[in-house]
Amino acid sequence: MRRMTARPANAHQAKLLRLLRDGGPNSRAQLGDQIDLSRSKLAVEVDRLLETGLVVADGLAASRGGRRSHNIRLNPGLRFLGVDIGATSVDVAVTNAELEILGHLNQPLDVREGPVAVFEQVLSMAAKLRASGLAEGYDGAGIGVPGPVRFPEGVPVAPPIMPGWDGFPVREALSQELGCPVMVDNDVNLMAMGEQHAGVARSVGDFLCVKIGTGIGCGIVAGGDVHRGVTGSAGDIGHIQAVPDGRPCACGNRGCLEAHFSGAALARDAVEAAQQGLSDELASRLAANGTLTAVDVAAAAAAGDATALDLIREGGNRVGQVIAGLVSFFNPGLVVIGGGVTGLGHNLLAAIRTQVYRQSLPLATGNLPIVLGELGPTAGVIGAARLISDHLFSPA
Amino acid sequence: MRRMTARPANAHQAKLLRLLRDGGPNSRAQLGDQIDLSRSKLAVEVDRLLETGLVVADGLAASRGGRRSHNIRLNPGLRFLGVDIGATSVDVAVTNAELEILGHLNQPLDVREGPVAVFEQVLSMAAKLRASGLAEGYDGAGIGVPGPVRFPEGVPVAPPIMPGWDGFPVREALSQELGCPVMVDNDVNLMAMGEQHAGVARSVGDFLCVKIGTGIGCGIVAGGDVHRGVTGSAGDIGHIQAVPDGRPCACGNRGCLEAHFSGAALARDAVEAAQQGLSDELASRLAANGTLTAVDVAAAAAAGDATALDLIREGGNRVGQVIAGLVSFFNPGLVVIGGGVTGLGHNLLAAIRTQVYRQSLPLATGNLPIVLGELGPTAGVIGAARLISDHLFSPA
DNA sequence: GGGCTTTGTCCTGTGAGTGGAGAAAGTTGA
DNA sequence: TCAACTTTCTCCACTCACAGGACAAAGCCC
Repeated sequence: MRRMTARPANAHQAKLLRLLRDGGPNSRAQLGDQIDLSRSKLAVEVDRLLETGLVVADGLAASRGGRRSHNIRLNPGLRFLGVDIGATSVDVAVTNAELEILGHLNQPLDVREGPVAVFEQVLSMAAKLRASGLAEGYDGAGIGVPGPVRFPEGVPVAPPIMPGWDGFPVREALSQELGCPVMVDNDVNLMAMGEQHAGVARSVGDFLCVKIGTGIGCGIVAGGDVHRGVTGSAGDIGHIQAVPDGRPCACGNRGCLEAHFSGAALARDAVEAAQQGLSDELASRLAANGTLTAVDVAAAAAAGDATALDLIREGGNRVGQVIAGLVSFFNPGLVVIGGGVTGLGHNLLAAIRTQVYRQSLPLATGNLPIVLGELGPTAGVIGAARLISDHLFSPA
Repeated sequence: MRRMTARPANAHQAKLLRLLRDGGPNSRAQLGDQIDLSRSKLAVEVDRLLETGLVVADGLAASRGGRRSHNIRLNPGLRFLGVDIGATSVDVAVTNAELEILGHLNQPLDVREGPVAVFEQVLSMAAKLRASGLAEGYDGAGIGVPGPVRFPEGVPVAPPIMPGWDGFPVREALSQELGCPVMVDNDVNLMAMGEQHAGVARSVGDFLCVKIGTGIGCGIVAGGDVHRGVTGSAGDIGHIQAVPDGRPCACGNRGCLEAHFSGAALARDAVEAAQQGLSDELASRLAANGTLTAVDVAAAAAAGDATALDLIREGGNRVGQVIAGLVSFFNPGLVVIGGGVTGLGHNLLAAIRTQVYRQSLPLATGNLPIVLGELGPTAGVIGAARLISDHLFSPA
């Protein structure tokens, strides 16, 4: 199948494509209700989109009391590739143009092996999805990487946990390999876009999305748009000082949030606690697996282990304290907590909420929901698909 | 003189008005270079603006090697009122449509006396400026208040230091009294807009403007626009925790930034130091005036007083620590320090810089200027004039 | 089958906008 | 002093975007 080459010719067409993406199939009349155009002009633009093949008319909808309408929908053959590269694993998914996930793969990975090795793996996963009949090719791809990105060029810059990626032309290289347009962004920003598109942040214009995984980051959405900062490092809250003269951090400072709470820090603290004999539960798990992760702590807490609960609660307090400051500063309408440690669930959430509601101003917290992300591990890939579709569904 | 009633009829006219505001008088040809319109269409829109009286053609400019051009400029009779209400004083200024200050008054004031008393004073100051021949009337007014504002309605909400103002319809009331359109915003946001329009932040799209006066606030500009947050309290950083279990704060928590450093906190600490005999310089000033302010501390530091220097340095460290976190989070292209304590000057700035450059990520600080505001006490009133002109110079 | 509703198309009028021709008004150099 | 050139501004004809009404098509309900 020849892949999508057409792009919307003007802002109206772009808006129509986004309406069809976000609202699914629609009749011309329904589209007319959502766009500020006369029926005649709308019909002209829809016809032009039909000519390009970006949208198709398939069949008639049920009558709503009068003449039946034609169903207008995005070309069902369009395929987007969403890639979410984490520090220790990668998610690759295929979506249709409505950003529904048709197939999803997850594999372990060490991002420090560098871009060449990682993309070899990603491309083979993309090929596997294609081979399984889900796609004949890709019309666009969104890529999330765990570090700052110079967004217009799609190039990682000075990423702390993946030094070998500095300056690697991800966008250009993948665009060549995949033969389709590619956009690259920070993984946390993509998670925020995912929750905004299909998760808890639907219809919220200003919100924060805190991702707690191996590290900690924060997606910032202001006025409906992701705020990336002047060098693409906005939301990098892992190295905000949480504890004066606290634990030493890999960055060279002391007391960074990430040094006190993150997937990695939690695992480290759990091992320490087990070795010090503070928790039989954790100790037996350590003995069984040789190591501990956030999942073990969550399980121990669920089993009523007091030490595990304390670790979660203290971590939540640290994160909550930092988030409280960000809430005062940014005054968001919603705070979403996501990432690998969401398995810690409501114990973590409760600690965060306590800190934020106690420390931030009442005006900022009065009507502020603090919730867990809805999409879990699919937030990133949906956000990635959304990123490339936003790009392709805008005037050329 | 009849005041301005016309508004730009479309986006082109609005853009032309802003070009003339920001760039001063221009010929049609020069305007054509800055706007994406054909010469013929441009001429039509300029003619329409001339008909409305918003702009005038006065005389011919010098030749640039060919036919001399007509000077097109904003109506020189237009007058904006800029009002910056602080906790303890108020600034009122008159500007022309190019936002140049034609006259400026400053008077002491206690904002806690409530809106009625304050506006009586403001209106009499506006009348005084009018009586001195600077204005025959006002075409619009911008008002800054030291607290959160529900921006669309122009109403203060739950302002901590001016409880009597909660819900007072500032915009509506002043619009009635002055007989012209009025816009209301937080004073810190206006300071940011002032520095953006005519100060150090010209041509910077993402920056933070930290105002340290009686309290501490932060104007946030993202993508060229002020970020106000969902309840208008964005930038309220005075109650971010700077010192765990630190000094008690009026808000009920402990260790808030404002409790450790602000104009008020600095004066309090200086009095304490003087009374404890730590500084002869401060003690003698206390004896002379019965009280101390930031100005005294600045003077003592300039005279080489070690205690005063320590107070400034320690305060700078506190603010710097908080700003460091905000820089990591927001990744701005510039940080502006302003407000009453700018008299503390480079001692303060040095302490702030040290903290930010030490604690924030290199990628975020690599090319980050941290500078004092350029406009001093006029930033607020210029920002206020800019606020109302942005409103009036947009399509009706 | 008649009246009503909904959907979609066709057609015409209006106004936005472009681009070129050319007039107006100046400078420069022989 | 005049010709050649430059810059500014106006005028005009043509194109295209768009609205809005008339109307045809296709359904419903009674």
